[in-house]
Amino acid sequence: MAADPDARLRADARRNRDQILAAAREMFAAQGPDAPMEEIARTAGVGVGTLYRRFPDREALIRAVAQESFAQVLDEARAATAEEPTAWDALVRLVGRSHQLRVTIQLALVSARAREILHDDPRTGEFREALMAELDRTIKTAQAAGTMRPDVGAGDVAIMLSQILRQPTTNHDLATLAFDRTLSIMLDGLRTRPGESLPGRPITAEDLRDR
Amino acid sequence: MAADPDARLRADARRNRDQILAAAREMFAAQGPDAPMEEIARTAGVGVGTLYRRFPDREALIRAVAQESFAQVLDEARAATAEEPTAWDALVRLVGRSHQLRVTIQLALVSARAREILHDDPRTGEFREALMAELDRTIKTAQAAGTMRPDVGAGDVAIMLSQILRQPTTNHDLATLAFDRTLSIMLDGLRTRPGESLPGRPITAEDLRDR
Amino acid sequence: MAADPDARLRADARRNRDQILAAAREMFAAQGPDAPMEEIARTAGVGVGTLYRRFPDREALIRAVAQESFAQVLDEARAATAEEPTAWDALVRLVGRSHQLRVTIQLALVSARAREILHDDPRTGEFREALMAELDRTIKTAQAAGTMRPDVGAGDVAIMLSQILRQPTTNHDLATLAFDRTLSIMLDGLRTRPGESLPGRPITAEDLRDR
Amino acid sequence: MAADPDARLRADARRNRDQILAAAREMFAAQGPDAPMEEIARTAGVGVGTLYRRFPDREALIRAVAQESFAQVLDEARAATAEEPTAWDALVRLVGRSHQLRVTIQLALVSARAREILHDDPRTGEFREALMAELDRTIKTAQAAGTMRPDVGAGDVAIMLSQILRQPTTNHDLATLAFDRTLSIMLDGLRTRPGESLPGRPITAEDLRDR
DNA sequence: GATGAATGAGCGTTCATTCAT
DNA sequence: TATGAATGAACGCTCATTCAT
Repeated sequence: MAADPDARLRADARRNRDQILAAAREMFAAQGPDAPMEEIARTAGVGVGTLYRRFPDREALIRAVAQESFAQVLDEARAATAEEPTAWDALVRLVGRSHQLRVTIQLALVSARAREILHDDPRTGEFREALMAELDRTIKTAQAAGTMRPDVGAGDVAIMLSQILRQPTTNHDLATLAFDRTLSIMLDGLRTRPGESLPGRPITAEDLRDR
Repeated sequence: MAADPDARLRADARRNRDQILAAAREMFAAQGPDAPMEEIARTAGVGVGTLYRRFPDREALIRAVAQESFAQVLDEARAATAEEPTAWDALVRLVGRSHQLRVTIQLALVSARAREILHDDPRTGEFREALMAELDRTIKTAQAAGTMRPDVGAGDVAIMLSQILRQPTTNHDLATLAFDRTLSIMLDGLRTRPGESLPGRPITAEDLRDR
Repeated sequence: MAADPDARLRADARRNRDQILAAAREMFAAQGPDAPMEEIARTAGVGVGTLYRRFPDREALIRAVAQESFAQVLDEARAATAEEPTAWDALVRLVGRSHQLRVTIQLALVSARAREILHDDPRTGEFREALMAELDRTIKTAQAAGTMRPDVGAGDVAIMLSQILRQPTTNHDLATLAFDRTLSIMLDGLRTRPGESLPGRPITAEDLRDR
Repeated sequence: MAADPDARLRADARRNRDQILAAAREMFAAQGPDAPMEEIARTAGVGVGTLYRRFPDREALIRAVAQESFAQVLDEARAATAEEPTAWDALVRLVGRSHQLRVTIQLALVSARAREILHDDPRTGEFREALMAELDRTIKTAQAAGTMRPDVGAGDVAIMLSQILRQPTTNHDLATLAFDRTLSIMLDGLRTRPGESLPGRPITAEDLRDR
């Protein structure tokens, strides 16, 4: 349980670390993973040196932000599965609530640089695996219950989500509205329905593993 | 009064300009709109000086690339409307063929910086208006024909498209498959269908004007 | 003969390049190979950017300075061999005239960092090889003539020289005097003489190759 | 009036101080006098704060290390004089045994920065004076006995030694061999011998005082 | 008194833009 | 007119030193 190497920091150092992570999350979301380190530090209310003491370079900071984010999404997903009556409801809830996690998922998926960095990070990898496994279970359950079309895989859903979740963050009201509507359209597209089936084959969790 | 400020260039200058635009389009697509000017010039086979003679700064270059792209998409859209039997078919074709225009659309939508720059550019604005008008017509026709659900607007569709069109460019086979499937799912979501209607109100072309 | 990649520079660029090399030689001699790049540029009368355009990083600059230095010493050595009546005279002349090359040899031998960098540079390696071959010939000739003690190798002499040549550069008059005298004492130690022979075995040119 | 400002430290503080000095000696020898303070502290097994409590800045630390070193060399020199049968033997022994003191002497002589710092330090100055006096005595005795050439002064010998003692520390076997041989050649050069005398005039202890 | 966290100045390097050739 | 050389501002990162715990 003591996997976190920073578990035993002095109280003030701990606070600084958290502020840095929060600032980085915001700035990465707003400007992408190349946001100036100095500005991140300033936003966090610390000097650059402090930032670098906690995170030896930009990559380490990106990894830390990503891990935190993935962990949160995983928690959300598990809570949804546990608390919702049907798998479809769990999916809808996860997807709807992820709203607040949009910024963090952006980071993990939008930038080529960030993806490269995270690709080789085992901790991020574990979270991703667990998250995909959870999603896979939910989808299969919904398909078995006949509420979700049978010709989609966890990979399809993950890719669609990752795309919706990266809406630009300007004009907040409109963005929120668009998000909710796009989501509903997608969910409608995922429901069991008559008609032609999708081109190709389902994209699975495995397909995404070596992206 | 000449609409195109570069209409009367010497032949070799014209060629340079085109090569620069082509190079910029490729590099923007590959690396985003911050790609080094020097590298763009080198790819175009000219010196930086020549690049700056044609496009006084990066913003001007971004605007020029975007205008060209928008014009192409507009052409595509009009051709689809003219040649396809139904509005739904026109939409499907536009959306499917845009495949080749993905990279250029990426530029216009993906980067916060590029969007800001384009926001104030009247020529890009005109293209955008025309394109949205075309899309609006198509959608309304399809809705009148009963093939598209009535509770979506041109803004909804534009936003959804802009999201699908920015898939990460790695792992090309998987990306293509994912693109085709996501597109199909979305189109299925857009078809006329029984069930609850979407949250909020339709997003229109006007809504996007001041994004 | 056109091995130099910078042979065809514009006149002003050529001049800048030479000024940068000269400035670097001086500053490396005075402060070691970690001298601030900015200060080197300022001394050369150019901006940092210009320095970096010519020499993509510090290592490249160090290599360039070293190559130039080694080439000069090699020229000196060959001229001495060609023009002096005996091998001993050639050695004395080389060693005495090297006075002006002291600073440059310092760079090549004094700093651990510089040596590492130069170790893998093939051009520097060639110069070193040629220089050691020349020295080896001179020494063997002098030994055959009976003027130099037979139990020393080119490596011994090179090491001794490299040590004398790195005198600190403060207090110039005294340094010059000390240099001349130390040199004479060393040469006296190298002359054929009765008495015990040296410990160990002669250090050869080969011994130094993989230092 | 207490000569040693740290004479009355608590036992543990004393131990800390000694460990810091030892660590600094090693790191200065290995990396030069710019070795990171933090690393020195870590090697010494203390926090940086402790290091700075004992030595208010880097200069103070350099001075302390140098004083310790000089004191040791002085002890060596006096022991050699006292225990060896002739002055020449004492010189040979001092020079040969200094082997172990090489690293510390390096510090005092090799870096421009360190020399500057030590130049104005009275305590280091005293040690240097005493050492030079000892060397001067030894040399004059040997010259009076006819074993050392009469045209060299203590300054000549000190300079020569300081040069040999700064061999690069890589490739240890070869370095040791080279050291022993260079030393022997130099000593041979210092012996009484027929032939031309040295250029200029002897360099004395006084000459070095204001280097 | 000891610790190690925080600060910020400083250097290396890149790249947009200007300008001499 | 085309070129590519020169400039310098900006950002990443390191490390000496100070200071809260």
